[in-house]
Amino acid sequence: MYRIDFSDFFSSAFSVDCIIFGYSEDKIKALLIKRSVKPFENYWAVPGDLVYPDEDLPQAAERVLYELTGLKNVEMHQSETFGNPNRHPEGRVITISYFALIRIEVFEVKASSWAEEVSWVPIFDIPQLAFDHNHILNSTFDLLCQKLQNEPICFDLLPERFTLNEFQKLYEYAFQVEMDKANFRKKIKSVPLVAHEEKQKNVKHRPAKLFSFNKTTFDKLSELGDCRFKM
Amino acid sequence: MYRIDFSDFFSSAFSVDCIIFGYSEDKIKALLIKRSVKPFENYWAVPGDLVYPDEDLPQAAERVLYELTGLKNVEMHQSETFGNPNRHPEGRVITISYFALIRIEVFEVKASSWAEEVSWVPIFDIPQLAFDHNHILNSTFDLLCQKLQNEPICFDLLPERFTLNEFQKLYEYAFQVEMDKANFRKKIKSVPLVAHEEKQKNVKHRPAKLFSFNKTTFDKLSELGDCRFKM
DNA sequence: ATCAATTATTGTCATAAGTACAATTAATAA
DNA sequence: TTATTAATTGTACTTATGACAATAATTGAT
Repeated sequence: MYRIDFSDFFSSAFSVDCIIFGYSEDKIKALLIKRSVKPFENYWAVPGDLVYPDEDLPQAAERVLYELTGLKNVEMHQSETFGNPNRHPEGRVITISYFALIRIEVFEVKASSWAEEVSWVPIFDIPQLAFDHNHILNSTFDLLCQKLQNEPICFDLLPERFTLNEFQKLYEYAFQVEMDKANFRKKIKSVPLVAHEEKQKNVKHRPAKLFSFNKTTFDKLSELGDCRFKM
Repeated sequence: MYRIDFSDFFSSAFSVDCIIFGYSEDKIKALLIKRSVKPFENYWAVPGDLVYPDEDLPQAAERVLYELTGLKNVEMHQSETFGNPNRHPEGRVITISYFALIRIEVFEVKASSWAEEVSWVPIFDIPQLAFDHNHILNSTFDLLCQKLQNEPICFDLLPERFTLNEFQKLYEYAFQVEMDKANFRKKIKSVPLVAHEEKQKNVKHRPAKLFSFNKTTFDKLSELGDCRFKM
């Protein structure tokens, strides 16, 4: 026997919002879309939409992202859930935010569906967004910064082959600090990187060596103890 | 103009689940209730229930917790959201889990509403639970362990005045490792603790000094740099 | 009162990590 | 060839970590 009439409760909707982070020109950027529909028509927003009644959340996030921006095959991670009763003007909609880290240069984005435009915007230059999307984006960036300190996810943002300087500048931008080159290199010496013969090109000074992250070795090492990415 | 008929989407419900952690007898425990209603009648479960259509999520978590266990005035933190379409046998219900850390000895719990019984169960001795509550509880415990390493939340679990041994044993239990007493004391020397004259009582050996955490000093210190609680 | 038992607390020493800063190296462009 | 730029390595000092030993304070038994 049930204690209440369930049907009263089944009157809500939920959505997913996708925060896509990328890194280029020494800046961490988020992918935004310009809405061509009400509410918040013509506002910039994070790609997101309602979830179908029988759809699983991670799938919904992937679908919505693909429909609006053409991005697919990106690994989504859950972030926070926002459920203020007044956050959506048209009814009770709680939203579950997901985030992904991608290499800007290997993915191509293209506005579609009700997204009129897409744009990569540096995380510290975000304009006023639709709904509570500024709040969602900021919280998720905080989460990213936390994860940057505890997991090797920086390599999802960096190109497959990167210079140590690019690596360092990613942390410098995320935490808005300056770091000593020599000391940065010492700190990362426990991270399994592969040094390649190949060098940086088209620079007007001594070219830097290119490195890549060896995930296999990392996973073996981190099985035993814990790892830190506090730079 | 809207692109779809919104009403199709407004047919879901959501719930909150409350993971309450406590610490006693050198063990981290979770508060469980025994269900006296279907579905999963007579199963142990995490306290949780449906959210009213106009209710904010943190408020819902506090209300539900109070209704089922009598606990109130505990600070709730959001954990993960679980939305598998089949997770609830009666319809699409996504659940947002919240967690709180309390001092077992200063709160009194009492089963009420459709909770038939309440019990503090050590986190490593959890039985089979209703719904996907084992999964929810495990994920949230993982989150707790992460936070234990980065924030001074252990003091929400410890009594207001605690011995350094109790402090150490909390970490030892959480991470299932043994630690060296002398080295533990060195590591925590950056944590602002107040040493009291008062000593441990009713022990048949040399009584330990009692300490308490100085949050004010901690907040001042951590404004500048970052803090770590890696023990 | 003395002593064994038990746990709290402090100390030592070798090794690793972190920090500030200096020196050296390898490329480009004039 | 040389100035310029940034990459890369080195040095010296301080601080943290980890294994282990030594000392201190209490209770309960003799």
